[in-house]
Amino acid sequence: MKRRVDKSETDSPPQVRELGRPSGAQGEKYQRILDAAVEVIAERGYFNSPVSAIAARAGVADGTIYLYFKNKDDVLRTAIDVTYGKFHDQLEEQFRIVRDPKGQLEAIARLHLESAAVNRSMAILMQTEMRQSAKFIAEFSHKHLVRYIQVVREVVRRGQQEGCFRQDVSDGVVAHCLFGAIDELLSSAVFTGREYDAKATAAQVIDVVLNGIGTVGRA
Amino acid sequence: MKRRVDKSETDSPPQVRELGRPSGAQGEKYQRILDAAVEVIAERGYFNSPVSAIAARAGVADGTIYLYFKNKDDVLRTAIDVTYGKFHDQLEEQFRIVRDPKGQLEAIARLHLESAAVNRSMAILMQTEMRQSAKFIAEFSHKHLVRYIQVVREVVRRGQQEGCFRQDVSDGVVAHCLFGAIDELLSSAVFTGREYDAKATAAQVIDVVLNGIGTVGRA
DNA sequence: TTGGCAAATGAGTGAGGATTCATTAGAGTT
DNA sequence: AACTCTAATGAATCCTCACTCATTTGCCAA
Repeated sequence: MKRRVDKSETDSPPQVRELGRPSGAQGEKYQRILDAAVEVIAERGYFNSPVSAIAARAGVADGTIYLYFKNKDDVLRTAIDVTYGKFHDQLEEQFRIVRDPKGQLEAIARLHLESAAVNRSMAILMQTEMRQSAKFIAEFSHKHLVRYIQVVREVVRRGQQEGCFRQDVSDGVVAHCLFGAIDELLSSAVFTGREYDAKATAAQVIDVVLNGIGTVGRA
Repeated sequence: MKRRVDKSETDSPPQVRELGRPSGAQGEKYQRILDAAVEVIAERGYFNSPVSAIAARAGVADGTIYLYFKNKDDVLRTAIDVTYGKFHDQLEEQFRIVRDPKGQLEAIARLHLESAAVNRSMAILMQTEMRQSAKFIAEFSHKHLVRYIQVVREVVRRGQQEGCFRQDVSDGVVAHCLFGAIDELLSSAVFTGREYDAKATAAQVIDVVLNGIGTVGRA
């Protein structure tokens, strides 16, 4: 974001580091820094979170952060990457158990809402910082979003082929609608500090998307 | 965000200004600054947009901005307030013409998507900066969101009373789902730079929300 | 022409904060 | 005890701004 010297960006610094994470205490300090960063940034926002505040929260010196991460951006990026990684792993696991399209959509909704409930700071961060236009965030967060939508789309498409979903709606539109609905419900809960029951909320969203709210043409 | 002296925040500076916008050329410069700010911030993000860059884009001196606005925050706040104001005015106008709940939901969706199409920079700004956790943004942007959702809720509730919407779903959940769906569709269009037909897209979203995507229980 | 006033200017001030790096602390080893 | 290496420290460096204010510009009227 604000590198003084513009070394060729990718090369490893003359002195130490780069491939060499101080593997010391198998990265328990690394994790502490990540957690601290998520907390602090959730509270104050990325641009209002001095590295010194993150360091203080993690109980390490400012400089220590640079032993584990390339720079401030890198800390945030890593935290988000890890979270998304976990999410997709869990989803994959669910998909091995639940195989019908409707169930899978519900699994996505539930998991999404549950993940957020587990770590409030991370949820805040996802609903705020990730939307930032700062190029470095936009770039990779877009990548994650695309992947998420991709998964939903595939489920929808399969449902259409199997005949349990209407075929006269675009899978892309549906995917965005579903993601958007979940995401917005989550945002509103996060911002108002409201608690919610992930399972029940997921069921409601899925009900709306599957059955619609109209009364015409149904029993 | 970063006021040096902490004067009592609300008082008017000893010297000039405050109630006294240089009413000079009935604010054409005021408008230029707003437009420039929206453009620059859309491109680089609020925290990466020095006041000097906004001033340059507007073709005025840095100091001039402080003749028209209290501080940097104030510029962004004003731009967003104005935009939301226009949106609600237009919506109110639509509501005088379209009176059935379904039509009103569609009007909301269409207007939302159209407004964004009119001013790309503003759309970007709405989809990014407005989500920021920076307190000053969070505060008032939340206010606007709440109002929007409130409008949708009322329409839904009326539809439920009149019998054209199911009564066994929460109006709040529906409102968030609808808003979220539109918002996400918009985000994705904005970020990928895709063009879209506001009217057609609105119709699709409404179709999904009204009729659902399921095939069970319909003709 | 001269004053007076509003509007605009932009160099200067002072903070804040990311990143660096010379130094210190620890843990083994010999 | 003397050496060596790695991890950690945090003060110092060096920039980048937001915001101020002494000065200038432009206008209109006396």
